[in-house]
Amino acid sequence: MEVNCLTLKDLISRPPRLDFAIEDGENAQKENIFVDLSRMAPKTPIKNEPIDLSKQKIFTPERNPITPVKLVDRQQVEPWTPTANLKILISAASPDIRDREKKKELFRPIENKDDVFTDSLQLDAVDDSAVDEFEKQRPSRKQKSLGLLCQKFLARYPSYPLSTEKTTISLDEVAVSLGVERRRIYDIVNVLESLHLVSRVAKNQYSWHGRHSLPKTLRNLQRLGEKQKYEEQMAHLQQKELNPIDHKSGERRRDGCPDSQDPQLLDFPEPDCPSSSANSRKDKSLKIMSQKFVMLFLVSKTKIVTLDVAAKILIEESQDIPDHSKFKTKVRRLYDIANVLTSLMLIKKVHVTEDRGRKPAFKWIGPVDFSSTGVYSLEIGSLAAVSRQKMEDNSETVAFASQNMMPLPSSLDPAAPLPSPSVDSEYRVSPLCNQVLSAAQTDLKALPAQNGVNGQGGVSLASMALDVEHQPQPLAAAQPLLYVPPAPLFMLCGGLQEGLSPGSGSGSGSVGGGSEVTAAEQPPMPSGQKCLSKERRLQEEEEEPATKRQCRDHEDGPLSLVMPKKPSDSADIASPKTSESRASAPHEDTHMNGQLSAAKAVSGKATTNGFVSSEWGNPCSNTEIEKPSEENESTKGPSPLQYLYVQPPAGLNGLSVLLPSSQSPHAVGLPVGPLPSLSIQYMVLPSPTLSGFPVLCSPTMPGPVSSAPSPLPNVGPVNFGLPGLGSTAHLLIGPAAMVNPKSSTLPSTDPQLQGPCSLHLSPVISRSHGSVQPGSPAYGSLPAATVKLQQSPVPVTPKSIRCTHQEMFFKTPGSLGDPVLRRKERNQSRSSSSAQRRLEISSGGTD
DNA sequence: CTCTCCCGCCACCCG
DNA sequence: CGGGTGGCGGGAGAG
Repeated sequence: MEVNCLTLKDLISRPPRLDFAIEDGENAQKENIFVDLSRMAPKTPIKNEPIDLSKQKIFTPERNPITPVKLVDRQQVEPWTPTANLKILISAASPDIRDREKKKELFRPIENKDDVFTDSLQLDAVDDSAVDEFEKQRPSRKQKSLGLLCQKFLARYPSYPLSTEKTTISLDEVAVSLGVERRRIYDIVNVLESLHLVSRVAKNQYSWHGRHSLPKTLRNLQRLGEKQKYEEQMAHLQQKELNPIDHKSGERRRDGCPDSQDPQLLDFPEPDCPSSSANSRKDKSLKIMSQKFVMLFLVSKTKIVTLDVAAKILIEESQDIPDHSKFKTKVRRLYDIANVLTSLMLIKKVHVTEDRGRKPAFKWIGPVDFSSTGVYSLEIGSLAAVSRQKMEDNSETVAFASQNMMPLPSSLDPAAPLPSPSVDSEYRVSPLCNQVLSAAQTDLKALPAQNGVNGQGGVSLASMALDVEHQPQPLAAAQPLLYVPPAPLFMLCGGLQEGLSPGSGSGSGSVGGGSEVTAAEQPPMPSGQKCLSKERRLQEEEEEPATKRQCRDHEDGPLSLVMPKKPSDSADIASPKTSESRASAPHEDTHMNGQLSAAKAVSGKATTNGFVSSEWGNPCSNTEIEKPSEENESTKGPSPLQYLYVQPPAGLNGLSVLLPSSQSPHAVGLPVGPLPSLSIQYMVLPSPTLSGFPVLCSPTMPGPVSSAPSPLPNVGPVNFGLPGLGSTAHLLIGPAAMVNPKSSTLPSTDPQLQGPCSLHLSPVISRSHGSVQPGSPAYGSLPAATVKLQQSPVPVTPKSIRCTHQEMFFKTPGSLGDPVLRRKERNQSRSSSSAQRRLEISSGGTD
């Protein structure tokens, strides 16, 4: 992140970012050379054409007729605020490098191009300062990493493209736009192809399928892996590792196993990749490796695979005589693959501590259960930084007691992918609603157990969730879920997720650094959680961990007020929203958008996003969640409620009333809710609290990035407790500025940071006002988190934020709240949250 | 030092 | 043949 930030700055100071991309080609580094050509002509580069920088500025998307999607993506991406910035950064990273190179080039005589060394020398001679600058700007290796590149690549396409939309990927184009050599794109595409996210349609042409079939693919791979007895193989290898003596003995555990090499096996029938089969086995090599690698995870109980084991297995499979010399090469390839898989949020880097020491390994954080529905809604984070961090910073260390791997609670695995704020996801409809709820419930349940504490929030929430399930109409369902996490949050979310994730070991997450996770620690996961999750439907797991987070958040902080916003602008998402402190997840963003759009629609403007809105509405209906198909859910799901802010009536003690928009009720299906409270769809908030929020002020939708411009960093985000939850009138919103001047300032400075800060703050604010009941289940953990944030003097980096969240989560509730209150709340929630009650609460808080 | 993994040579394949 | 692919491993950055 840091790097990115810097880069961003640099970018800003520099010429337009677009230029970077454009310049890339010009820079004509080795990598770029191809690019330039390709730019000219997507399919076949026109060499004769002179490189025109100006035209390059245009940026690829438009140029590329082949991939319509790109255009969309781009648009979305660029407009954003914080997120946009991130993206820019990311995209800029490589380009930036190029830019730098370019500069160098300029300095040096053309003839010298050949000799890099010479070049650099000359540079030095020319201008030390310039050189220094370059050095500073010079992207680190990381910035050029395949993982980052892959993220950028993924950011271009929707994770779940509409069935109708066919996206064609032109390798040349992509290479150009990403500012890399095409060769690198092959690496990415091959891995993606192995998972059927893309398929090759023609020379230089791939078609993007997205993650729709990922569950299916994973299922197939899992089956194959089981057939291959990979698990056994791994166990053998592990033993070997542990007991070198045995080494010789176990050699080929693969006996009996069908030859995994057989391409056919790997090539499960998938409509997606028609042409792939035609490729020579050689061609498939990387693909096969990738598939096998994934299989190892899928069959592994621990979901952790060390590179050496994977490499050995692969080597042995591919060669009768394991050639150790190949080991190094194999590992290299595995890193390549792992980078891509990490970008896909399917795995994350960890370290396994064995007797001999630490070993690089990767842990599967993707969906564990893909058996049921095909719904798998992981949004790929487009934030390279986040993922990167994960890989590096977050890498956790897992102690392998020995060959025996501790089964990780995969299902619960917190590590689960976070939805990244990927641009793609945003415009995509995602079955978040359901997911969210289900996830939330699951999470809630899990949290307490994990923490070992009766998480105030967690427990109560969990209970609530449970209750809801039983009840015809879950309160939660009734409650409108409005989520408008600021773009920054998205980024954060990723981090948070990790931290929060129980599986990863809450402890580890909280630690922030790579903490070691021992199997023993993990135990909490247990069946309980699993059961719950299962109940909820595997879906959740498959779908999005992020959602889970969201859910949690929701739990904690019930609702966020959504302001009607422009539906269409995905970009907008970033800016306006409200945010709950911790919870925002990318999906939510999507939802939010949908909501916003919906709201608009209600107001009279029809929006394309309508469907989206419906989706988010769903969250409320827990039961509904079960539905396998996202779309169905979305359609079914009640529409989210929108609240209208009503000036505080004199009668109310400084309480502001939020009324659900007419529309929302219907859509939401709140009426259905058994709870009377639900039916009432208003929320009372302490006016003071609201006053702080810009949100109230802005019924209009803030521009995408407009937020930045707006005086208040976070405009429009208002969160309030959901009645259903029991804590009714909590106003969570917290304009960071209000509460914490510092935070507010920070945001302004750094857009990315802003979001997060504001979010965190919100809880605090509410607290400070007293409007929010500390005890309220909803808030439980949050407050703490918020507080922490505030405390942190340093600008919040995603990382830090993450930590905080984690802490919150785990830290908990106890500290914050009054157990009694919690209970009380819990009960309340159960019994019913009535409007009155809410009022009371709110009033009390106000008072 | 080890871990990572970027980079790009060059072989293979296809049209 | 020429261009698309991508295997492969040297070598260097990062820690």
